[in-house]
This record gives sequence, structure tokens and C-alpha cells, in this order.
Amino acid sequence: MLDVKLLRSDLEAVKAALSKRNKDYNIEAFVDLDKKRRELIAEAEELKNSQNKASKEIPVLKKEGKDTTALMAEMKLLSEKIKEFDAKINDVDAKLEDFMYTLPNMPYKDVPSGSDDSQNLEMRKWGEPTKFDFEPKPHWEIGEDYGFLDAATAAKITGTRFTVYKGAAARLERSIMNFMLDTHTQKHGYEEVFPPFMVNRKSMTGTGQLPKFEEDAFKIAGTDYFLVPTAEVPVTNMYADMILSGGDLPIKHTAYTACFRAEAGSAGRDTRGLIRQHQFNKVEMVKFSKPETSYEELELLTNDAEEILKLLGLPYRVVRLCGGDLGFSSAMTYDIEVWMPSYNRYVEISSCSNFEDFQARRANIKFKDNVKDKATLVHTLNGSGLAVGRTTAAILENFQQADGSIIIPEVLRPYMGGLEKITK
RNA sequence: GGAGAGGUGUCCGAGUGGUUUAAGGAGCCGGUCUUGAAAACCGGUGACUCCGCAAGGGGCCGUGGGUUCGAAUCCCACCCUCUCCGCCA
Repeated sequence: MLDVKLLRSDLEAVKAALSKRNKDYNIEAFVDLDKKRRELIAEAEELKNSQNKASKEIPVLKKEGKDTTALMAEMKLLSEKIKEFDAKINDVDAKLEDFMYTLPNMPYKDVPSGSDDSQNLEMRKWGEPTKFDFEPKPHWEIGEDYGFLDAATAAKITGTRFTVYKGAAARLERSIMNFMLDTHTQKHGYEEVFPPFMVNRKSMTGTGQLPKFEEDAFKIAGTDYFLVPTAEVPVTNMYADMILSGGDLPIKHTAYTACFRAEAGSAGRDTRGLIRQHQFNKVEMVKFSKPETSYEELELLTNDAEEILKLLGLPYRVVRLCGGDLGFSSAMTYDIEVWMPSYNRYVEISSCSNFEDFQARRANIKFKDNVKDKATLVHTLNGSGLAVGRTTAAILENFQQADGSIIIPEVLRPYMGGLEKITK
């Protein structure tokens, strides 16, 4: 959510910033609603003031033995009038709230303008696209050859966009998760948390998935719970409605969760393999920072995600998303893209974002340095560190050998019981 | 799932219809005393939030409704915590 005060004081600045997103937002609607709301509040408060005054008078008059029926009748009318005003205010508030909740974050000044991912800005590359002296197979074919990525069985027990991992693939997936968590906790100073995989509506609203994107989420029938689309939701909302002490910042958490996405609107895209599933594993990093250091923290967070790819030896590049490709809640995002031979291009494996105070305002997360200070909104950040299924896919594809075996990256071998390569 | 108890400001805790504009502590700030500190005493402060340039006003006692001239206090629904029972990995 943006700051209402900013919309009031500098609407043009907001419009200018949002224009980078290449979409139209009916910001003028805000001005009328906001004006209406303030007028109503001013009138209602005046009425409430006289009601309060009378409420203090009545017991005094009664004590003096005076008749209060006339005054009480008068107050009855006033009370009804106040109720009418409150109803109108609630109505305007609801509209205003809906408007504010569906307005996206303002892109940061460094965000390039552009309409889609072709206009993202490449920041750096690490490694070179893998060269093969044979025809490399896509990971879904490798999985089929080995029989350890089984989409057919998953379709039978559940449906499309699910996979049953078996044997070495299952262990590889699990090894990658543990390797990522251990690296972030032991080398990068994150505290591990293991949150629920279901969250309530308030949490989904706090991080920005709701109310606008409900069709993307899996809702549990008979409850008001949603399957988490990312660990960002439970982990960020752990601090909802809290005032943190400045000395504790930045707070850094890493968390593994399965992630669940309805993938509404992506029918026909990436239908084979592990790239786009309804359920996938992800290790996430979440940070709470002071406003003045949040962009430094974004660089560090991105580096922490890149470190995983470096240790695994997977070639990648980092892009800064342009306005048109930027997520709803984000002010600036770096995508890390791993080289995927089957796609013959770089494919997103991590998304690292600074949300500034957009989520903090929704979730009500503040800090103060001293008890006497006024509480200030924190900045929230998060990034994948990394998407595990896509990492498994990248390893299978990039490290496949002419004889069909797959070399296990050295850092994973301790997690694989010392196994150096997967063979039939 | 059943029965019971409970959710009050930073914390503890009083408060069951109107002098509560939330008692009293603790804490915090200032002062007296002291070489300094502690203790004691005196004074101040009182979360958060909305409207307003301000003065000031409104709201807020888990959340949302309702009753009433007036609700922390009464009624309804929901959420959460604790205890016991049941079920269960």
C-alpha cells in the first residue's frame, strides 16, 4: 500500500512513478473519494462531540433531580444522524481501501522503463552457457530415462503440473534444499524458520497477494486458509503488527517451504518438466531493514542467492526488471536467471526484491530506535535462495555427460552420501 | 469436537451502564538529596490512530455487529490463549 499522504500531497509524483509500469491506474478516483471522506469525517466528529457533551450532562442533571426526557429525545435523533454518517464513512472507507489495496508499489528511481521482460536490464553474467559435444537432453527426458521424474504417476494421483520424484532425483532435491539452508544459515547469517504451509487471509493481504490476485492462490475449502505461494507470506507476516527495536535490524530469515500456485493464465506454458508446477520447493530469504539501508540490503541479498549458483557451478546472469515486468508489491527486483540448455536461454531461478514500506504498511511492521521515538515503517525484502525444482532441473541439464550420467556438484556430495555422479 | 476460564495502554493490573476525559503500580523523563550511584521523595509522562495549519476534536479496552440518550462494562457472532475430556501423526 502506498502512503495516502503522498497521494494527497504529490499526486503527480505518484503518477509519474507508476507510469513506469506501463499500465493505467485511475488515480483521479482517489482525489474525489479522499475529499468526500474528509468532509464526512469532519461533520460526523462535530456531531459526536455534542453527543459526548450531552452524555456527560445527563447524569449531572439527573443527580440534580431535573427532567432529562427532552434532552434524551433530542440525543436519540442525534444518535440516528451519527449512525447515518458512520455508514457513509464506512462506505467511502471501503472504496478507498479497495483502491489503495489494488494500487501497486511505485518503482524505484533506478528501475528502467519498459513494457516486458525483453527490456530488463542485464547487470552481470557469471560463467558461460554450457557447451556440449553431444546433443544434450532436456531434464524431463533425463527424468524419464532414469524413471525418477514421474509426471504420469503424479497425473494419476493428483493431476497435471505435479511430479513424483523418485530415488536419486528425490534425494537430489532434498540435498539441494539442505545445502541452500545450511549455506544461508552458516555462511550468510540468516536464521532458519519453518513456518506453516497455510496462511490466513490477513497474511495474504499483508504481503500483497490479496485482494488482487486471489485466482492465483489455492484456497482450502471450508476454511479461510490459503496454501502458501511462497515462504515470503508466512515469514514476513510473523512480524505483522509489531514494533521492532532498531538495534535488532536487519532481521534475516531463511525458510524452506513447498510453494503452491494455481498458475491461472499460464495454460500451455512450460508444460513439461519441473519449470512450472502447482507445487514446488523453494528456499526463501526474508529481510527486515531500516529504510536508509534497504537498497544495500537488496544487493547483499542478491549476492547471497548468487552464491548458491556459484557454489553449484551453474552459469547465470542477473537482470534488473523493467517497470512493465515488475511485481505488484515490489519497488525494485533483480531476477537471477540460470542457464537452461533445453530452453537455450537463461530461465528465472530467483527473484530478489525490495518492497520498501509497501508491505510494512499493509502488515503494520514498524521499528523504533529509542522508546521515545515515533515508530517508523520498516522496509521488507525477500528473494528466492533458490527455487529448488528449477535447480534440480538445471543440474540435470548442465551437468549431463555424453554417457548419460550426471555429475553431482562437489558441494552437494556430502548431502548425497558421497555420490559423485548419477548413473543408471 | 465437548466443558470451563480468559483476552484492558510498553509491562503488571483495577474496572459489570454515566463524575473512567481507563484507577493503582512498574517503566520512562525531569528534579531534590548524594563525591558519584542506588534508595527515598517531589513533579511530569501515558500506547496507537484519524481529521485539522493550529487550537482542538474523533476513534481505540481481541475482531465485527447490536441494544442504549450514553458501552471496557449488556447482547450476538467470530478469532485467539489457557485448563480438563475425547480423537490423533
